[in-house]
Amino acid sequence: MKDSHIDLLATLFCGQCFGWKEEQGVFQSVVNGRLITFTEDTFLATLAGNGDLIRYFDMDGEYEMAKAHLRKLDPTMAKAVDRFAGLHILNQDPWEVLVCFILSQNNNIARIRQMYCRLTEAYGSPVGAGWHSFPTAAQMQDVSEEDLRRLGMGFRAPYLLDAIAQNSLLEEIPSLPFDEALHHLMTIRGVGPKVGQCILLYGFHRMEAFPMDTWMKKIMLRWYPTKDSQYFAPYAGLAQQYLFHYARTEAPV
DNA sequence: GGCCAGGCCCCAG
DNA sequence: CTGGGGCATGGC
Repeated sequence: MKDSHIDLLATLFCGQCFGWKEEQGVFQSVVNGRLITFTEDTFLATLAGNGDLIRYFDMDGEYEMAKAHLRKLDPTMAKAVDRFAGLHILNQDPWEVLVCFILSQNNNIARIRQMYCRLTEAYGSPVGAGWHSFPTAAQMQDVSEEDLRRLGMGFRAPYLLDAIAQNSLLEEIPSLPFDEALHHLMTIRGVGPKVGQCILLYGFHRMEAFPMDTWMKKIMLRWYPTKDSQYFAPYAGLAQQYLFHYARTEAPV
């Protein structure tokens, strides 16, 4: 492992994923079909021998090099980096990310988490202790728009249906250049530039991605009025994550 | 009890 | 292509 330091609270609750729970220091979720349970103290032992978890938590990411680069850019970036130095960008299942960020539009994080949970309980597989895996596209193959509306998916229900129908499109993404990959994703209904870049960043680890939500627009206007994502290259995605989390938890934008 | 939420679709200019 | 209204739902 290149980087055994990770800020679990920041990483798991910064809005890049929606399936984790933390109660009294115990973290739980389902990763790659199995229930994972650990505390700050048992985290590294939990990873030992589990290559898929090491990858999921991005423990081999080049964070020291990236952070050194970003810190040098400007004082705002330096502060954001240092405040959340252990923030990792997870390597999540692209399908799960696609669904989550379709759900995210005009929505709040608390409710996205609730909708995520309902999907697992309705269509996922039981994995013990009352937990369910996130449903695969195959497991959702036969759901109807009305099923999804009954689950509280609202106007996003037809978007989810299109994502289910077109899920195999995800397989082509890794081999495509960034812009082509983004436009390919945007052929799915309910996937625009922001959701598409979230999928590329959180599902495919494309560091060029720079999701511009309402928070990031305010941040850019306030601190980087003449800049765009290129300013943070080649770590735009990570910079976005630091700034987003920093603005939401620390500094009034 | 309104307000608003990690936007996108759709339709008018 | 740019701008603005509408959108289901529930936490606050």
